[in-house]
Amino acid sequence: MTESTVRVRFAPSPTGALHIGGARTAYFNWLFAKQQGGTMVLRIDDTDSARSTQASYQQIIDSLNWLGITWNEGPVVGGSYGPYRQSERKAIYEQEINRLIAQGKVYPCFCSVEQLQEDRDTAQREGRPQKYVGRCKHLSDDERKVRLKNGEQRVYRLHAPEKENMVFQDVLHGEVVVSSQEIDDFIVWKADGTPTYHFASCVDDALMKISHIIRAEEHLSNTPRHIALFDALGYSLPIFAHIPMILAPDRSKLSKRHGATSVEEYRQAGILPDALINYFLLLGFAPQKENDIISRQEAIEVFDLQRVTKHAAMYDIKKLEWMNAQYFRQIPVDIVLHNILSSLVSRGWITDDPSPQQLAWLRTIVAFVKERARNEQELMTMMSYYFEGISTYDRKGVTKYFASKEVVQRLRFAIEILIKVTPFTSVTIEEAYRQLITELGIKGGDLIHPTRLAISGVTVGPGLFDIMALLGRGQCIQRIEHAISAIDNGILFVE
RNA sequence: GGCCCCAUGGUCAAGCGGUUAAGACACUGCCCUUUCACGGCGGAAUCAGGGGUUCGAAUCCCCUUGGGGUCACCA
Repeated sequence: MTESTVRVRFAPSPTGALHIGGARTAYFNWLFAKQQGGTMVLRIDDTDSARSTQASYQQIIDSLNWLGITWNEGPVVGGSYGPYRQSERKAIYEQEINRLIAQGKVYPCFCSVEQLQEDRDTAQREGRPQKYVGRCKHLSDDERKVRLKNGEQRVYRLHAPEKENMVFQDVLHGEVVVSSQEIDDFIVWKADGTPTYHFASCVDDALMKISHIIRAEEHLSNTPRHIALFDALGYSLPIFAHIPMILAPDRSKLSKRHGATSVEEYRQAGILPDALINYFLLLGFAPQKENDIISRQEAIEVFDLQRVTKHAAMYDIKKLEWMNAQYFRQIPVDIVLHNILSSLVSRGWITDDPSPQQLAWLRTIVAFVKERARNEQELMTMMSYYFEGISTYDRKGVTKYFASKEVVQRLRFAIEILIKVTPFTSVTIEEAYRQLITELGIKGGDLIHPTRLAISGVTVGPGLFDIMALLGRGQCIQRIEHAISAIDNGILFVE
């Protein structure tokens, strides 16, 4: 088997949290690399020193780790094409730009930012394309020398290609044709002596021997520029694959106002990495499988870059939540218990050195409640009444189950039998309840629902008799008594 | 505004010239159950519009419309 030459990269800018769009791009790159036996490179595109932060860098690394998206070369792990942070590659860019200067492929431009802005405004007004007007393109060598010597602020622009059309292939979009008219002499080197994104990106992709550039579609329009750069630099072209973007539910570009957009936020909301990864796969790709639940390993096998959809997708939080529930339920009880232990302590629900009996009791609660929860947060909420008394009752439940005149009397009967049930187990409690129900000549629900509401405050949850056994005789009676007085006094809600 | 990309139910999507137009989430009806969740069985719901090409178009071509991207000394 020959060694694969597939090399892909994910190149985030550390200017914020890792976005779900970026995370999916990273995942698709990773999938492709794994499947092809290729190399995944992580590169940090931090040429913008003003906006890049160390905190963001760290968060991106953390998010990627959490998602299980690994890289063969990059920060932390190193590699033979490093360094992998653009801020550490300045010498390389300088060497490359000097080469281009020497070859006359770029030229200095002395136009001021204000001047350029004015040019653009004018073009906009007159309905012309917003391209560089070329003021500095044809300066004489002498003039350039003088102005350079005088230390005038300057950037460097690329002499854009003059051929008719630029044609390139995209794995998803096929042939894309752009008129060279559209590409102006864009800036590749900034006045502050640093490369622009386009320049650094192309230089790195070439030097890092990237074979496939799999990136978001927002870069499709930039690709002709990049090709011009690859050409000017004398490097061969990688293969391009522009994957669709992820849109907010209102079809606009995802932003903070749409709620959770970063991986970190989903993490905090209790979304499992496997669920998020699985959801990403489905957003833009249809595994031809029976089920939508696809493990990473399966994903690697079925993924096909060419079959990724071409249109943007809106993310659907509902499906993600459903997906999360699928994964959450598969986690063994003991693991879940272990995971929430510290939260239980910090809420004051248990002490930090629970006894074996208490642990066993907790385990049973988790086992029952877990079946109904979609994530840890929900689980915690649904467990609360095992640890805290009931002060407020579900509103709909009250009108439904506490309204009838007989309720109080029935609950009193219930207390009477609960006093006598021995031992106090799910089975014996149910027997006693059933007997009472028969004696009263009512339907099971007529007693069961009010009891549930009285002891848990809510109308949903595990089997009532299981809850009661777990809670213990004392708590059950106390809570029912409390409910009776609450009904009598009409104090059922605490705002 | 110029240019580029895209267009199947509410959402994700299968389909690649002939299908009763899959499936999943969501919604909804029934069943199971003390409730909820799970599960099972049903239901409603889609080819943006208009022209071609063809014996035959969701599928191919053109136009329109709509959405997105890009045109920065941001990435």
